[in-house]
Amino acid sequence: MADVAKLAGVSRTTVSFILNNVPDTNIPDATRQRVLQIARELNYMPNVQALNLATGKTMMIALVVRQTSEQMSGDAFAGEFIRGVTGVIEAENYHLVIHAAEPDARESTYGKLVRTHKVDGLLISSPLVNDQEVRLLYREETPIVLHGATDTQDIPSVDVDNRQGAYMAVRYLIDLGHRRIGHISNAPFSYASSSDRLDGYCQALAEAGIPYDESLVLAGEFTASSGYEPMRALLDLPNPPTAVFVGSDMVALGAMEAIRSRGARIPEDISLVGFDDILYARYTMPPLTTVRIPAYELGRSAGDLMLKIIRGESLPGTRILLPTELVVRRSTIKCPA
Amino acid sequence: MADVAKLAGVSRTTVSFILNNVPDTNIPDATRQRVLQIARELNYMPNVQALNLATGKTMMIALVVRQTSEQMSGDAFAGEFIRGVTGVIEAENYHLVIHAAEPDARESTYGKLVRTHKVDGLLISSPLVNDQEVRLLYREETPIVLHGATDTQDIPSVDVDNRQGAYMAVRYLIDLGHRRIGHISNAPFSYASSSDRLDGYCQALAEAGIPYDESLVLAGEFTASSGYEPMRALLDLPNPPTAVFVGSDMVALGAMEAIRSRGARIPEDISLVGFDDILYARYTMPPLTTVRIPAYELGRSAGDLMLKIIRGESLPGTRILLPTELVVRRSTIKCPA
DNA sequence: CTGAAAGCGCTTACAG
DNA sequence: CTGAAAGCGCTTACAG
Repeated sequence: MADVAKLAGVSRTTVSFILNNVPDTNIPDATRQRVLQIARELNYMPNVQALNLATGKTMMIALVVRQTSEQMSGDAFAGEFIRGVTGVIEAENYHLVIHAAEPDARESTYGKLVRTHKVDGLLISSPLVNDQEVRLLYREETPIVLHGATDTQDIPSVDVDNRQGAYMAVRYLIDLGHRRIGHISNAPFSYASSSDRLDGYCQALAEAGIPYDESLVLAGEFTASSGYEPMRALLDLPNPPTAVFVGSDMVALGAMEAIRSRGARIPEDISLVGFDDILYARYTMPPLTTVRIPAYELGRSAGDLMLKIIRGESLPGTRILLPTELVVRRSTIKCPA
Repeated sequence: MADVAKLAGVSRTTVSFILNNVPDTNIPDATRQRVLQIARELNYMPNVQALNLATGKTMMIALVVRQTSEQMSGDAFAGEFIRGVTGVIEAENYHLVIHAAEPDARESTYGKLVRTHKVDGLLISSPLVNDQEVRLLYREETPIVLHGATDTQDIPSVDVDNRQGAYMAVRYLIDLGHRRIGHISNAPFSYASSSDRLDGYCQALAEAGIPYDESLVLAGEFTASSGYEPMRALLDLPNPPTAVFVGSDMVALGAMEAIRSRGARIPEDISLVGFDDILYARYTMPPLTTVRIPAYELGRSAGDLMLKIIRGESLPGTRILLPTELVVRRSTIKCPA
């Protein structure tokens, strides 16, 4: 920058003003053009670090992900989500740094990222329900956006509307004439996503006047294999369901295996709806009817919200809930009975 | 830091020395302990930006990924790879920033990242074969690690051993007694990964004294649907193959559909081997025999190499080729004839 | 309209 | 053994 100033015969102040397009500064167009020209000739590139030191910003946003590949896997969710985030923030010259949180660290490691001035804000994916560190950071006015559940507090967050998605799925099954509808969750019910989906299930049943039967609802646990036993249990019931809503496509994979292992057919003997619309859902046999999560849009919303918070435009307590979409494929059919 | 110095009654220089554990500086233990103690009490956190400005480093490494979700999708590859990279570099206090390269940008955008002092090095995933920008940056001594193919130049890179993986797969088929073995590639043969896998296929055939039959090899193009037509074509041959090596699990998904559409059975009528071992490979019907890519280890290697380059420990032209692993499942069987 | 100067928070020869 | 001082490359009141 000093070089540019010297060659143009002006001060660094002036160069800075021109290059940054500082408003309220009537610099004659001649000067402006000359400086711009010289900067171009010299192929001047600002040293962002110096800029950051001076302004106190880092133009970096961290995405904190849980280490478990369990969660990241399966769907292309992580990739899509990241694309959504970067798409939004890079347009404003922010960058995304990925930070893998140690799942069993005694001390959360991402607080350091912001206290140490490495990043301006934290995008936290599926935070632990009781994360003290997050609350503390939030109270210290760190820009934070949570992806996923939160308890009562007013930390800004984005999530998919789990309840609505589940409701839609079960409602669809009911419209097909099913009355005996089972549910296998995506995760233990202590997870908010899991209990929200259960709520949606219950709501749809209630609306249709179908009594809730607790022997019909069982918990899955993320993986395909975790769907196997619950489905067998459902099939072994004296009065088995004619349809099952599974809270996760991965878990549904295991459920499908269980159904085949009993020699039952999908959808003739049992209709199945999943959740997530993972990439493979359209390639299962039969292709799986499921609830699509808008991963890319979720990423965009998260990035957007973060930018707003940093600019001070966001109201506390903002929670963005994105709708899901029912994707009907071949694993569901009218209730035979 | 000034606060710490003042409270401890020493200069900032001394504090800096102690906190950074600078060698060759005999500071009495008493002073050292006192400063450390005070820093702890004050909960002192260094401003990394200032540090970086002073040292000229950013402690950031960019992972440049192509925008196409095509590539990122399907497997959990991206996620695992990222975990591998962060695992290695975060241990050395580096961080990973994800940068989505515009696929159709007239000007590559990642050069700016390093010229502008946002990152210290570039990890470029599946670079374009003829990327001038990469060469230029390399010549400017930018630390670069390529993931994937390179042409002749000596830019450091990591990749999976595609040729060896394909060789292994086809060799396995041959050992099962198959002589008429088809091949559907993962991508057009202009892609290095694709032509390398073809090489492996040819090598295995040659070793077994099986003549190369070009009517038996066809190109896929990343997606499942791109595997459908080629497989139909193979099945329609007057003398169809008894086994097919598909260069991608995704493409194999489409091939499986084609086989079913013809009423043929896997593996009884036709054995199938895929490549990648995507998450879903174990859930296809039947579960797919395939070649596993060590995504996590690939990430670690890439991170490792980057660190070495930055430290000046790496020799130019380093290329790390990681071996694959054959995962035998149920889509392959002894040649019936 | 434009420049001199202080400041951002650190590191690191250099001198004592 | 330790400190004063210059420097990293920018921004931004402030003054003229």
